[in-house]
Amino acid sequence: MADETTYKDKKVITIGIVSELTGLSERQIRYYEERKLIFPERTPGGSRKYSFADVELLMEIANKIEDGVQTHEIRKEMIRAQNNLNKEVKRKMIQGQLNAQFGIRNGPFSK
Amino acid sequence: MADETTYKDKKVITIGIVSELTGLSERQIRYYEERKLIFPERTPGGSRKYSFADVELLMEIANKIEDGVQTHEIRKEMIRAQNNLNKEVKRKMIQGQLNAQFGIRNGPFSK
DNA sequence: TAAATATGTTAGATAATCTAACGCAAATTT
DNA sequence: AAATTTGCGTTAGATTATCTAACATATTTA
Repeated sequence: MADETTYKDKKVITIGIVSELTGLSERQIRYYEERKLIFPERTPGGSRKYSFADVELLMEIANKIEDGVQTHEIRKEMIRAQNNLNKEVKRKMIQGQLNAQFGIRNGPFSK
Repeated sequence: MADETTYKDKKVITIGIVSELTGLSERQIRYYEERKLIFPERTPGGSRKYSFADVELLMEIANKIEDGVQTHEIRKEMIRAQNNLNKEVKRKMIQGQLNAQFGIRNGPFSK
């Protein structure tokens, strides 16, 4: 139950297929990587490998680009979203600690 | 709701990656295709493309081969399983027809 | 024993991907 | 307004990945 690596997150798709799936050119896909919006893995030989999650992300990126949002701005949004997720996780971890220690359910300081 | 093509069934993985995922050699994977156990799609250029479902199937095949079952036998098993599925589908379709026509729920001839 | 099975290996051809660089219009910043 | 950045297209040459076909071979199976 620790390895929740589902199909969606396995990096197994080459750039040509990703291009087909997203409608983006390979140039565009590589460029978005250069702008740190996406992070494929590599084969030993150096070919890029993407996940279905990456494909979805690329389509979101494509939408924003169409709306005139710059990669730089998209990147900031993504970092913001990531930070919020991290905060969530930390909050839950602390909650878990308290639960483990004191079995607190809903005290006056919980939220 | 007619297109229930999930990630699991999308043919997007090249043979090299499939080889990695399954531990089978590319030779073996192509051979099982020759024996009609698996049916990849092709890129316009002719490269094979597999799905995660294919990967799973290949691992089952590998297990049977290890157990000394021949491809010829495995193929018969698969056809049998497929036929059973078809029978199931037909049964349900007929049931659906009857339901639509007469609203039958559970008569003396149902089962 | 003749035929079929299940691969490994090799060879040459083609397809797919890679990096790096040049160019350029449009948008943004200074 | 001038300078810079953005978001690509395109090209070139190199490397990686995949393809088919054929030969070899040990092990079953008919």
